[in-house]
Amino acid sequence: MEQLDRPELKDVPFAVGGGVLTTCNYVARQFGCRSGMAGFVAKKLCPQLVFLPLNFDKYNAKAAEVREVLAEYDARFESASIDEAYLNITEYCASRGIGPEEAVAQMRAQVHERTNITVSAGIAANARIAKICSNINKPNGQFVLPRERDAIMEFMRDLPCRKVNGIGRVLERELASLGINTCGDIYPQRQYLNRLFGDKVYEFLIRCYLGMGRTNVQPAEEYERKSVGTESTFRDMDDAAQLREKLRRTAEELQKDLERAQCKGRTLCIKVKLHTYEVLTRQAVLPKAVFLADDLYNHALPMLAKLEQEIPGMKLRLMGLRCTHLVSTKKPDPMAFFGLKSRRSESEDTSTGLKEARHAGGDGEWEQWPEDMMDAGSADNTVQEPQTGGEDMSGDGQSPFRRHGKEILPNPKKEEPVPAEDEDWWSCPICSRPQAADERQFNDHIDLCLSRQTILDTVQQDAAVAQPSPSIRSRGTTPDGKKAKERKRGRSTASAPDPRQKKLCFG
DNA sequence: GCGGATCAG
DNA sequence: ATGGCTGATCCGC
Repeated sequence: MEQLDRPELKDVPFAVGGGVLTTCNYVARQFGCRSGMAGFVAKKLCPQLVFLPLNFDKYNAKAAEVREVLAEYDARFESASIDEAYLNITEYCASRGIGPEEAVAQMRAQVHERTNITVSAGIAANARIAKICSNINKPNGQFVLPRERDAIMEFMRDLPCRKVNGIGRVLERELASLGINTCGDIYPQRQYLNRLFGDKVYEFLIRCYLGMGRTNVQPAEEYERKSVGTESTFRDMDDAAQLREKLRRTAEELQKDLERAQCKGRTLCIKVKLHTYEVLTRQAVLPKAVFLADDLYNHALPMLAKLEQEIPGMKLRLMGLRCTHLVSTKKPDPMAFFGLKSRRSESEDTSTGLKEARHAGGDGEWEQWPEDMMDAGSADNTVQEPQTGGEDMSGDGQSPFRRHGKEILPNPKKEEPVPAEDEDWWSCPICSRPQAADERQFNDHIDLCLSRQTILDTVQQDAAVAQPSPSIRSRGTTPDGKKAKERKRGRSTASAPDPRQKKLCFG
């Protein structure tokens, strides 16, 4: 949010940055503003805060200006969002005989000069680390991570996991419970990771440890859209007729969105959020691809009705509809026919060879596993895998370790320190409980308090006092009465709240 | 596939 | 005075 310091641009929440890359390519990334704080929290912390109205037309116009400049450095740059982009500036640098640092400095100066927007940038060997680097010297700065492997691994070693795109609040905590706080901590603990998190996450984490990431950059338009949906929140609603009216409105919205996206959907998904904040989805495969509100409504209604049946007295605070398995209704591009521009356009069929084309380009060395990592412990322990102690955990997928298994994992995370009497303390804006007067700890605590589970617990506690919700109870257990917990991320449902969160916020 | 859940922006 | 909305992906079943 670099611009917020600039009075003349106060209402333009826009910032960009560039990033780059190494080996023989350079990936650049532009990034943006994010306070990461909910408005109502900010207001509590800072009562004199003034909220300005949003103006997305303005932001989009400004973004277009910035992108014009970016295009001069990489015509095929990739917009990641309104205020974020990746550029491969390899060629730009090569053709001018300059280094990425200079090119990006130039680019940022140009953006500033021509749009009056300051931007920050990260310059690195691949998109993943370029993004991380773009956050280092903001606002209005850039950071270069040398492309040498040693430099990259050294950088990753001390990098907090949370800084990596894809490691969010939940995975961060789960890793922390294994003593993994930085990317460097991943490798020595790798023996647990596969069975706890599965193959995909395991490989992802190892790649994080190694500082590997994609080096391919391409216009966002070339990515195939996979779903179109709309949802809205409203005051608690349980009236059947009103719910149908809401469904109708939602269907009408979705029709508009589908028209804008020029596609129809072969699968329709309804999403509801109960007054308890519990989210449910149901989907149906349609006999044919549809986009008309009437069709959407008619196919969604039975799903809504079934939900009402499943959950007596269902009270909603959100409803949404989403189409997947999209079928494009775009007119074939005549230019494409002549092979001129190869615009993305398909008449009826969805599958094209784009995926392959996408991965054809850019295979810098930081996309490939170094040889000495090729045997870094997968499901089976290999010769190379040092047994750093502990019991042998080899076994089938039914091991209690298979999925997180919170109940058997020690949690070395320190307790929230109770502030000493003579110490200053801050009051949490959400739970109002006293917190240590330490910025980092305070922020951590707020994160925790804002977690969905905590909200859920609180609302349900309140709801339970007022009127027990039979709906939740009935789904808290499986038909045979066994626990229905231990779902994917060890995330608990209504029946199994996270004790840590409860304790910290509302205990 | 389905439904739940996490993650990013 | 909103943690809402959109889209992608992953996992277990």
